[in-house]
Amino acid sequence: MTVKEKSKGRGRPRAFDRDAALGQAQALFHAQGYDGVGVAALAQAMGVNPPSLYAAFGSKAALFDEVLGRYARNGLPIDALLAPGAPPAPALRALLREAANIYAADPQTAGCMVLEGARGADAQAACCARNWKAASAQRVRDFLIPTHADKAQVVADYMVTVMSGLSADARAGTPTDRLVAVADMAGLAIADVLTEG
Amino acid sequence: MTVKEKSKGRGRPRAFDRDAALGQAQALFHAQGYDGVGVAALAQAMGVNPPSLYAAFGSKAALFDEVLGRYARNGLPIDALLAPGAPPAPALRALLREAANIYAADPQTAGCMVLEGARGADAQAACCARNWKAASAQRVRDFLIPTHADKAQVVADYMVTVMSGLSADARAGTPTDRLVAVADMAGLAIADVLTEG
DNA sequence: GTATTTTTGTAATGATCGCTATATAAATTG
DNA sequence: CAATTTATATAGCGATCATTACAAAAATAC
Repeated sequence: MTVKEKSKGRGRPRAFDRDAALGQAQALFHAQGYDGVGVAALAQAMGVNPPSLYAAFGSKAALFDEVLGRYARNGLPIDALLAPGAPPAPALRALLREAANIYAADPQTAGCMVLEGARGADAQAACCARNWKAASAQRVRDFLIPTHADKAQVVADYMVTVMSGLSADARAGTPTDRLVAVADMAGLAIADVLTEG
Repeated sequence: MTVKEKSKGRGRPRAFDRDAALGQAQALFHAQGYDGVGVAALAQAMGVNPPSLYAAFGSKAALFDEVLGRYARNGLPIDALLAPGAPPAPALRALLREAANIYAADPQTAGCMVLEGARGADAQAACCARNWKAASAQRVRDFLIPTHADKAQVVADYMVTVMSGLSADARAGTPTDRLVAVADMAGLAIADVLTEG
């Protein structure tokens, strides 16, 4: 049940690996942000000329949206950490720690591409990224509804806020250990809210 | 003891109010971000032609730096809230609440201009903003050194992280009450760290 | 083979970017 | 009065922005 095999069409076959090109675009977008990278640089990194880029992906914004989907799939293992039935407070603390570690792991790809993209100057790109951001918040809410329905909203908001701040710090060069210390401190508030009441 | 009166120089006098022009630039930078506003739009909002802008402020980045200084002076009352001798945990909680309120007060100027500027694509502008960001973190550390020297670093990091996240949320349109709820929740961790140990 | 379809590389579109050369206007200085 | 100094407005600089005509190339279809 994989995705449908692309039956080789009629015209001239594409000369580049579409997914590999997406990977190159992801690396560049993550390193420099949507506003910081131009189509010329993207095309060069993807080993492609601009017309092929537009034929395959539609526009810079559409390419970014597709890259965001790829990133959301292979990025933070939110669903694994927030499995239904897992103890809420430790699971959320683990998610914050994991975020702190991943955001600062590679200086070339510091921070979260979704959360950074949500603050860019381009309206289209920011809108796409904010949709993914909202989807992540929704996953946290859904995870909390069964056990702490009344606190699900504020805790989900808090998680996204802290992760957004961690992402900014990571991009500014804050080292991993300080990010993890902040994540651990942030976890205290989660335990407070989810254990009392 | 005000700043030295600018003795009227020799040449043709400036035809616009320099501080009022800075105010217009501040409004535009805050509304659209450094990357989102061009020199042409700035000059028009300031009621000035580009050459006068450059003669008075040097460059777009230098203008932004000067605007950031103006903003840091008239923005969050950090020094008032973090007066020496104030009870640390309530003071920091009040600062987070104040930030949440101010960041979402006016949709035209949502978020913190310093924290948002620190994530822009332009290296020069981001560097300026990060200096102001670091200065704010330093003020929190200095405030905590007398009473909680061992926790000053992590708490200051945490404050900046949460405020950066609140700023991002405010720019995304999160309403004031939800931001304040997150700020209050974030305050719990501060109390935990500063009262125990 | 010829027709059709799709991708390719070259080159360029108009728009906007930050910035400035130039000349004129308005002030002080002697 | 000239001479000097500074600010002004017009107009345009080269560079880059996202995007696209255009025609040659490479595949299938008949």
